[in-house]
Amino acid sequence: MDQNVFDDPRITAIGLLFEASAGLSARFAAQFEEHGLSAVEFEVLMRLTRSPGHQLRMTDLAAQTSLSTSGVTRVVDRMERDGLLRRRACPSDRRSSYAVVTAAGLSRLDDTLPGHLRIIEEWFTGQLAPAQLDALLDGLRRVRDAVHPGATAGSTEPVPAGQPADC
Amino acid sequence: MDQNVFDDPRITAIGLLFEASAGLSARFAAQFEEHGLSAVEFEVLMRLTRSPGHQLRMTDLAAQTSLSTSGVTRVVDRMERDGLLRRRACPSDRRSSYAVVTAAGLSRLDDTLPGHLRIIEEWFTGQLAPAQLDALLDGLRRVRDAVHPGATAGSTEPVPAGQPADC
DNA sequence: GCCCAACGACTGACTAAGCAACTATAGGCA
DNA sequence: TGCCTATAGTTGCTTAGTCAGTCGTTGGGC
Repeated sequence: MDQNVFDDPRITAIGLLFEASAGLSARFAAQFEEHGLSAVEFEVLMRLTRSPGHQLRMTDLAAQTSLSTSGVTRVVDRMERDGLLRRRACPSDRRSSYAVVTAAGLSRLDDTLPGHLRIIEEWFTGQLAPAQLDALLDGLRRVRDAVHPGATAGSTEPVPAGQPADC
Repeated sequence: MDQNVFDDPRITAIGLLFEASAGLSARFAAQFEEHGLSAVEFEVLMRLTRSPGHQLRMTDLAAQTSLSTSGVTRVVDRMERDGLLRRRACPSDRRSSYAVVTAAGLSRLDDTLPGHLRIIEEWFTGQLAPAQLDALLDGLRRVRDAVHPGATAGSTEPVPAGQPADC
């Protein structure tokens, strides 16, 4: 075990990425909590709300978040109990069901988003000069594309996951 | 709920950061698993091994990781059971105890690190031209320093957390 | 020298999430 | 038509982690 390993620039680099990411997550979590949401619940609200009809099949929701399908079942259970979502049967495939954002869910997201954007601005994008931010985002985009193929699929693929032609 | 909110550059920016970070985490986790470690256990091994005497008080270990003190108690329980660490009483303060890396823990880390560095290289640092990587890291460092003060403390503060003069 | 508030670690109770197994439905093919 | 395999969602079980509370220890103020 060479002591110098810990000064390896690769270790430093990944440390920076993770610490920045974790630090921002913590700021977000604190603000979400003010609105009675967890980070996962916020993401679910965002993904559903940006989808046509403010709804997504359970499986597609799982694909768009970091959750397994059983994880989605459970988070949707909780959010349905809290009135933020409801389930809707898929008329054309009786195996499937949709998670749909309710009015309460939309209004919760409305309440939460401005503060969320403010925090991103304050602690992330606003920390950097525009050119510096662009350079950062270019780098991140390249890494993201390498490591997480399909993340850009929603805007380029003919039928993005979560948008079945029927239903 | 304005549909354009989802195209807000701040949302895009934070999405890039999180997706890059999550994608790399997933690659790491797969390689850690080959060596019977979780990401948390790997981080614990790293933090302890880079500390003087390959040891740290439980509280200081908690401060250096993203875990609560009870979380540290539990992960150290598991790693002690697996022979990677052991606890050692602090002679000068009977409330404290140290987690110490064992020979088995060191050798496990030795086995894991080369592959870990290779993955960082392959999916992160090697994806970018040197100048581009520097720009990315500069930006990340600025964000990290804003959002996670004290992360640099280990190298600059007179008595970094986790390095009490006694014991 | 004696309190007593603060600290360090641990434990019990709980929550969130994953995997594997299960049920119901869909759809192709003999 | 009737299988037979694949798919969608849920559930049981297990694991990792948190919070709040506990116990022993410490160290400053009187």
